[in-house]
Amino acid sequence: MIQRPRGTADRLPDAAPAWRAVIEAFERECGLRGFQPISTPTIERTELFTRTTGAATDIVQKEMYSFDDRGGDALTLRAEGTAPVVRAYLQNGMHNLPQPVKLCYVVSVFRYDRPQAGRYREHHQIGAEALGDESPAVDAELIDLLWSTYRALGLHDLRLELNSLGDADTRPAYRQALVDYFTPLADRLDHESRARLSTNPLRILDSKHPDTARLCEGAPRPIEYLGGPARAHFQELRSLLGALEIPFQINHRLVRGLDYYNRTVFEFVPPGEGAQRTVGGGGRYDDLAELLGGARVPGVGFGSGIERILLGLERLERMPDGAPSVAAYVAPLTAAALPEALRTARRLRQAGVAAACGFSAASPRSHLRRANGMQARAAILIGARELERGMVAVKPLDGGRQEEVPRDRAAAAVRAIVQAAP
RNA sequence: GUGGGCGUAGCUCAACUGGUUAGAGCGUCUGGUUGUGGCCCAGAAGGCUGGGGGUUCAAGUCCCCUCGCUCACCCCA
Repeated sequence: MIQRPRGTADRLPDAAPAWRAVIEAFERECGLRGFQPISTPTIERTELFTRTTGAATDIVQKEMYSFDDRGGDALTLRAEGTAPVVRAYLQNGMHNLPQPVKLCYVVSVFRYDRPQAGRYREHHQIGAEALGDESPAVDAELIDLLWSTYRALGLHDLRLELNSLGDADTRPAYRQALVDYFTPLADRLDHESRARLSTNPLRILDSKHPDTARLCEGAPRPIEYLGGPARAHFQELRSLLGALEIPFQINHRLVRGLDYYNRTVFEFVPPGEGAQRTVGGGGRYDDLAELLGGARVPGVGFGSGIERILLGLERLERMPDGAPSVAAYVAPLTAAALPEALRTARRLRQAGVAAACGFSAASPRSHLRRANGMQARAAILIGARELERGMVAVKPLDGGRQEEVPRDRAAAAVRAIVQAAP
C-alpha cells in the first residue's frame, strides 16, 4: 500500500482540539497586539533561502526540499518562516504602511532530515514578524507575544534564553576572536566544530559535544564584542522584559542556526535535558531585507513548532481534548421517512443546531445505539406515526422524557435539551 | 549522513526451547421478534505475522537483505 512520505504525519480528528487550541491561542494573542495574518506560498525560489539562511548552514547544505520545476526554475519548499515574509513585505511595498508592520502566520515547514522525537520532515510553525522598526520595544513585544501564547495554553515551565550577537560591523572582530581562541585548541574539538572553525565559527558555541562544550566555557562571549548601539539595544531589551515581568536567562552560547540574525536572539526551552529541546525561538534580522536586494528594513520575529508545543502540553498533561459531537441525531425509521429526516436535519442546521442524519431506515434500537455512540444530546425519531401527523419525536439521550413536537419545533426542543444539562 | 531498539488484526498485546487451521481484549458491524440507546449476551468482519530471499520435514519464531517505525548523534521548530 502507498504510505505517507517519511517524516510526515496524518493528523486525525482526535488531535484536532489540541491543534485548534494552539492556533486559537496564538491568533488571539496576535489580535490583541494588532498583528495581522499573512500567507505566503509554500514554494519559493531556492535563492530566497540560500541567500538569507546562510550558505554554510545545515538547512541550506543538506536539509532543503529543492527541485527544478518544468520551466526550469529552481524552487524550494518553505524551509523557514521568516525570509518569505520579508520577501512579501518588500515585494508588496509594505514599507508604505505605518511601521512597524506586524505580521503573523501558521505554516508548514519542510526539512529533509532523519525524523525523531519532535523532528519531522514537514512540521508546523506559528510565527510572527515585526518589520520596519528597530526599537528594542518591538523585540520585547514579540517575546511577550510568544510568552503569552505559551502561558495561555498552560505551557508555563519554559525557560527563556536570551543573547545578543551584535551587528555586522562588530561581527568580524568577534568571529576572529573565536577563531583565535579555538585554533590552538583545534585538536580537542569534535569533527564538526573543527570544520566550522573556517566555515561558521559561531556555530561551535552551541555544540552539544561534551569536550567542545567544555572548551566553550572559556570562549569569548558575543556580548563582550557588542558595539555601542547594540549594547544599548540589548540593555534596553533586558530592562523592558523586566518591566513586563518575563523571566529570562542570558545564554552566552545561544547563536541559532540561521545566519541572518543580529543583535537579539532568543529561545524558549523546556526544563531538563533531551534532544529537540527548542520549542520556539527567533531574533532580530536588521540586514535580511538587504540580502534580498531590498532597502534596509530592520525586523524581528520568531517561529515556534506546533508539534513541540503539543509535546510540551503532553508533558504537563495539559493536552486539550474533547470529542466534538453533534447536538442531534435524526433517525429515519422507515424508508418513507428518509426525505423528511434529511429535511429535519437541514432545519436544525439552519437554526444553528449541529445535527447528523441516519442515512438509511433502521430500527429505533439501531439508530439510538448510533446516536449514543456519537454522543449526541438528543435523537429525533421519524417513523410512520410521526410522518402521518407531521410531528417528530424528540428523545433526550441523558435519560429524559421523550416528547413529540411539530416539525418546525424540533430545533427549539433540541436546544432546550442541550441547555437543560450543559 | 552515522549508530541503537523494534515490526503479529484499526488499537494494545499473546503464541513454551522452530511443531496442527496465528489467539485475546478494546474498537467496528449485525443480531438479541411488535417503534427505543448506554450495561449485558451472541455472532461476524478484520492478518500475505512489513516485504523478499535462505536454512529446515516444518519458520511469526533462526540467518541474510530490504522497507518502515522509533530513539540518539547531527540539526532545529
